[in-house]
Amino acid sequence: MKTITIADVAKRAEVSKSTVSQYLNQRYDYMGEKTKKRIELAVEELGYSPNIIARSLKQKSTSTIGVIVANILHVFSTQVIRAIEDFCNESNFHVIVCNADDDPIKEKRYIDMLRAKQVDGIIAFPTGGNVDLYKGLLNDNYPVVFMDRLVPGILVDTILLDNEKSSSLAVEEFIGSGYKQIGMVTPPLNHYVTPRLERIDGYKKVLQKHGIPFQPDYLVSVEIPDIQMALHRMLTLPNPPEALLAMNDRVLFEILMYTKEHQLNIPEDLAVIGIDDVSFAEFYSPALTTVAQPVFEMGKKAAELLLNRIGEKDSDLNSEIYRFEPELIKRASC
Amino acid sequence: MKTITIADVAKRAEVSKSTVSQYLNQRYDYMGEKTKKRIELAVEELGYSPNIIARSLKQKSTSTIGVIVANILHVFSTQVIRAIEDFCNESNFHVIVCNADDDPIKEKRYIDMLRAKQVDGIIAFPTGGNVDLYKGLLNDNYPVVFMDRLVPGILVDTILLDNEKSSSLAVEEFIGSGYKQIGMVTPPLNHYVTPRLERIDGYKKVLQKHGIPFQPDYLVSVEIPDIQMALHRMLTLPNPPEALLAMNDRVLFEILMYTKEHQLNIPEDLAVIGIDDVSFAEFYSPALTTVAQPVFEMGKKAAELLLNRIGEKDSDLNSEIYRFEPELIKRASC
DNA sequence: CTGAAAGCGCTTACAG
DNA sequence: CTGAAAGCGCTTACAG
Repeated sequence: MKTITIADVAKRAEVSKSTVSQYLNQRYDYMGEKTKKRIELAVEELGYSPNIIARSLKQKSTSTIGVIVANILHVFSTQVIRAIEDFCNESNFHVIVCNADDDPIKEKRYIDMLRAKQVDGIIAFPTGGNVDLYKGLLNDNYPVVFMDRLVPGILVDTILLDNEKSSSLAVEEFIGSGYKQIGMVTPPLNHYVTPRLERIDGYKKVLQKHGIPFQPDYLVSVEIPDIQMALHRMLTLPNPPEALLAMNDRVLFEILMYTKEHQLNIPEDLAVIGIDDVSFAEFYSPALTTVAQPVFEMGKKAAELLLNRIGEKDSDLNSEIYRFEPELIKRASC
Repeated sequence: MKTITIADVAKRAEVSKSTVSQYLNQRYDYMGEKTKKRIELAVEELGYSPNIIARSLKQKSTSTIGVIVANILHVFSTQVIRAIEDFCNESNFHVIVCNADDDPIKEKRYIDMLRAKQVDGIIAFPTGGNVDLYKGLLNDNYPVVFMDRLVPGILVDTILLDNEKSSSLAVEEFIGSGYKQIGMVTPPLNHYVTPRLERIDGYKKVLQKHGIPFQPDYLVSVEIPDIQMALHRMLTLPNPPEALLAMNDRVLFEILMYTKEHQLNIPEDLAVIGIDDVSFAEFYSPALTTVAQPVFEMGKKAAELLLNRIGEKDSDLNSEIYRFEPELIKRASC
């Protein structure tokens, strides 16, 4: 099928291409009523639909943004993406999602591809690598917002949970229920990853505040596949923890897997709180106490900030860190 | 910052734009070694990166596909998207995800936008509306593949679960465990939605095969928010079902919510099987018997079919329906 | 109120 | 082996 262009419409409506273009962009200021009608008709008859690629080339903007998530397997990422998409669609923006798998090499590849595709901006869950690349983008005044993680040395709008508070809430809850031997399990700390570090900080601080000494044995930070073994080691300690804080949903899965397999009763044998309000928290037995992140607001805010920046390229807004409040949802696992 | 183009590279390397273009597209056939080196150097020094939009305009292909899911809240959709993205990335394709929310109006809007953006093809979970639109696309020989749902009257490559088998497996399992009063709960049947219809068919057929009369009261098909009420009505029947098949993960959530709230023991008071192997099936108490779909293979196949079609635009491959085998994962809820 | 012309950054016959 | 020129489908000053 022959693709029909603005020229075809122009010919049919017996006007110039410029006029058709004006019409399509609703710049009716000085357009005669009958010209308008004629174009409208021609568009209709020919079934014309504009080629956005061509427009993008000329206008140097694509109404598309890229989102690079660190790990798409987390519910958090999925929900944030959803929120971003919802917001963007309202503004007629499209989003291209890339999964960096926490790998700086992949992250770089995606950034390059996205830029080559001329996306108007990027929301990234930065891996922590590619510092110079990001600095370059910022130098070029290219719109970027970070999600969930800080990168030391890079100043850019960043959406963050109040991570310290999220673990504080959990640990306070444990302590309030009379637990003193409180463990925490997280993914590894190989490179700087904000939530992990901050949540561990929150955990330690609350212990300290209550005069409970921090027990290195009670903190497990290993790759997901190694969690079972690490849990076993920890829970067969002479004096094992009685309560466990799961750093995120993936970790919580592993803990629940373990308690099930070893027939530990929650909370009698082991109290559990998870950060991330997993889908089954409510109807699990026992219902799981969790710390919820305001995921949708966070995603929405990220999109909003990015689209704002895209809107007003010139003005040098300064970058901020936006902290969102976690909320403890008290159920029955503690 | 000034964007640097092929012209800048050409000037710097003291060759023509054409030659640079050849170089960039690895058409080295007749290129002198030193020309090559010079260009390479210039690209390096200027930090040149090609503008894919410009290339797309000329080449009339964007290396981007669109995916329109019916409802992004289902795990199935999320995982299919993931599989599609993985496959596409290997072929250097990008994907734009759109959520039609099961609304034909939104679906149409997205199709139009995607086409305007010149995506090379579309994978859709069709809502069932927009029949003429899809027919038009096919007439234009535009690459489309359907996922999860058939649309009557539209012949296009379609990826489907063997839905009848998925419910058959479940019902056979119930019957094998001695249950006779077997109910099923699904989302509403307002418009033609393949999985719902076929899974109900499978359910009915197996009942029949075993001489168990189909009880309309035992089949609930209502909107998700209404499921609690409908369940209550069904389970307080004088002679309620003793086993329940959940049509998908969202429905399963509701059933588990209900059993929890009303303190029904699974499987003693109510046996349950869910289609979709939910993340918590293994460590739920009791572990949930589910019917798993080969989600990743299905997503991968969809992407593969679409990219194939995009590759060989001319040839009129004929369209097929690809059925994938569900698998019963026997655990403890039945 | 409308049109002719240049240009966005590439690619691709074609000529030499 | 390389370059000049046309063109992809739009938009946008500018002129009238």
